[in-house]
Amino acid sequence: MYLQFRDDVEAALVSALDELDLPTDDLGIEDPPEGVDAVLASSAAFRLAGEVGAPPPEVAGDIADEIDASEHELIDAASAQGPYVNFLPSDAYYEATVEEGQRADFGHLEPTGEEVVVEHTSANPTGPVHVGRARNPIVGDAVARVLAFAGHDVDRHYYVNDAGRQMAVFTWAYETFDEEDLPDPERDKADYDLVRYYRKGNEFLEAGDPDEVEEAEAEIQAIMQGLEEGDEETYERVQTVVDTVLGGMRESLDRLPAEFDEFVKETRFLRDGSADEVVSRLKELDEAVFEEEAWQLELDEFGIDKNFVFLRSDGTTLYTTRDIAHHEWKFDNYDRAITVIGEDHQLTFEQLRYALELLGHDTDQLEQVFYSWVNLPGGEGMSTREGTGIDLDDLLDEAIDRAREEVETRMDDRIRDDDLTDEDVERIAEQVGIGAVRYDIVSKQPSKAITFEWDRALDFEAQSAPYVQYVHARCCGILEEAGIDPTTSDTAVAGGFDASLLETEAERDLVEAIGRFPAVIETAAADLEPHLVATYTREFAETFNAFYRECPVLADDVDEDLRDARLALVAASKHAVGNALQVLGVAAPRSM
RNA sequence: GGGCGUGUGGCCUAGUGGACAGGGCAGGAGGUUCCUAACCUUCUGAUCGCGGGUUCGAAUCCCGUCACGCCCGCCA
Repeated sequence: MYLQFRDDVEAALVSALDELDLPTDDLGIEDPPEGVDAVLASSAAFRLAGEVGAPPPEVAGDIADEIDASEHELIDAASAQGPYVNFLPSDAYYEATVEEGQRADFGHLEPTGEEVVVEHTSANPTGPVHVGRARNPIVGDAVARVLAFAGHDVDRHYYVNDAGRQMAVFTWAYETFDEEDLPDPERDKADYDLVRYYRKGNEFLEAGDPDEVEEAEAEIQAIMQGLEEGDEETYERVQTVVDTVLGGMRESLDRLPAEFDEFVKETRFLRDGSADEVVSRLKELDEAVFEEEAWQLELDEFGIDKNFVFLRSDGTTLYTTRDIAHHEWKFDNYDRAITVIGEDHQLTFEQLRYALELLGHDTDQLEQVFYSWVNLPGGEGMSTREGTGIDLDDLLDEAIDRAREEVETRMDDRIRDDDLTDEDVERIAEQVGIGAVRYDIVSKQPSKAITFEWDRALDFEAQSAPYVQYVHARCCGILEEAGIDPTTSDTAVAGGFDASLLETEAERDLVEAIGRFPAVIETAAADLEPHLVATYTREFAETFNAFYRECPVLADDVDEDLRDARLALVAASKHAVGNALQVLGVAAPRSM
């Protein structure tokens, strides 16, 4: 209803400004600060003051006077407060917002029909997913979810780098070394098992006997050539390693959960000839040069001094060359292509973008979300090859263990009288533990660097997942107590409710917070910023807790009609906070 | 050296032109016979890295400068 209210405010402002013979290109509609009794405000008077020749407060007064609130169902009044014009919502607005919030799919926007592919994670299948990379599936999954909520048709892709030198090294190492020469795996899991060969192989290439290294390099080179030429046997050898390692990695990612509609393999674009075809088209470009035996693209017209090599002197393609073919395929099948990718790939992505542009594509449909690396305290990085860093599995295990301890401690001094079964404890530990990890990562702007610290990542107090999850559990608890099953989509209060009874400030604030949710989805999706949803959940939780403190729902001295209105408000709150958590990929527990 | 990004109380963080810079952690003081205290109330604590500029108005835009991170490979 907030979105409709905004439309009303816009229409009211436009007609008022028209009436006053003032320009309508800058309405200055914004959210008023906390404590101001309005849902929207306009700061247009600041800019119009010069034109009118009167101070802003006077202009604001004129605009407010010109607005007839009765023409707009959702607006109760427009009043000047200093230089601002504040818009107060009508009873119909509160009524409609609570009504809207009764729907289980509250917050979903109208279908747009736009087909969007979100590529994320795409970590090379070299070994266990570590925390340095964990930002990618968590942010990527949230980006995909918020776009889906905003009405787009979203596919999630994991691009599998199965054609590069790394996989050739891995395949060679896997076939060369004996298991008995390797350390025990850290976990009984395919990715932990095979990464030992990869590490051993890299160690050997760096410090091994020069003659033997040369021999190995020849074998690695042969594997790369075989892949490039589409040799079936080489392909099968590499795929054995790729699929095995990837299988292990997927198990870890599923725990978050980060799920994918498709795993798109790089070799696909070698095997179907599209990478070759890209190469021949690139060669035809005016910007293409053949220097030092390799084909390159000059990109100085785009401000990039460095030439982009797209074909090696040995005739094999490079990662970015294959990625061009990959993106042409995306453009054929989707309206927009979004990639969530580490900031270290920024230059590569520029090259990709400009190469696609030179090939005649509209690169406006290409968008990226870059994220900074997660470092260890002391500035140390995380590396699969060197085996430094924290594995995602270890982080999640630790998170669940700490959450379980927390649940057990709290059970001892609970005032509630229900009993949690062992299954409940385990469920809560998983929901809270994993939720805390996801929330900690998704709530921060991706561009900011993160230093990983156990205690900070696994803090279960305010401004964390459990703080928000607890609000959801409180809503469910109240509904359940009132005989409404919170797990069904139909939480509507039997016999209806009268929203006009919700008169206190705490109730009004809560209705307004509920109303904002669809607008938060709209902005977060448009800007590809899921952390806005996390900020919203935190603010929402604070607002709900104020309501919870001041407005009893089920107490004996609460009038029946008021009780029903408050129950409807709780149901709407449950949907707002529950669906917001869903967008973040954080579980919404019904009790904790 | 060049390019990109980041810099907000002791620590973490929101806020990219508009109403007193909003939270959390840590620290001080309180609150539970009442729908779950993973909660709430309250106090302490900020020259928004620094210096200029644009503007009626700047954490936000521009210029300069410093610090940190990432990139500058016929790796991915």
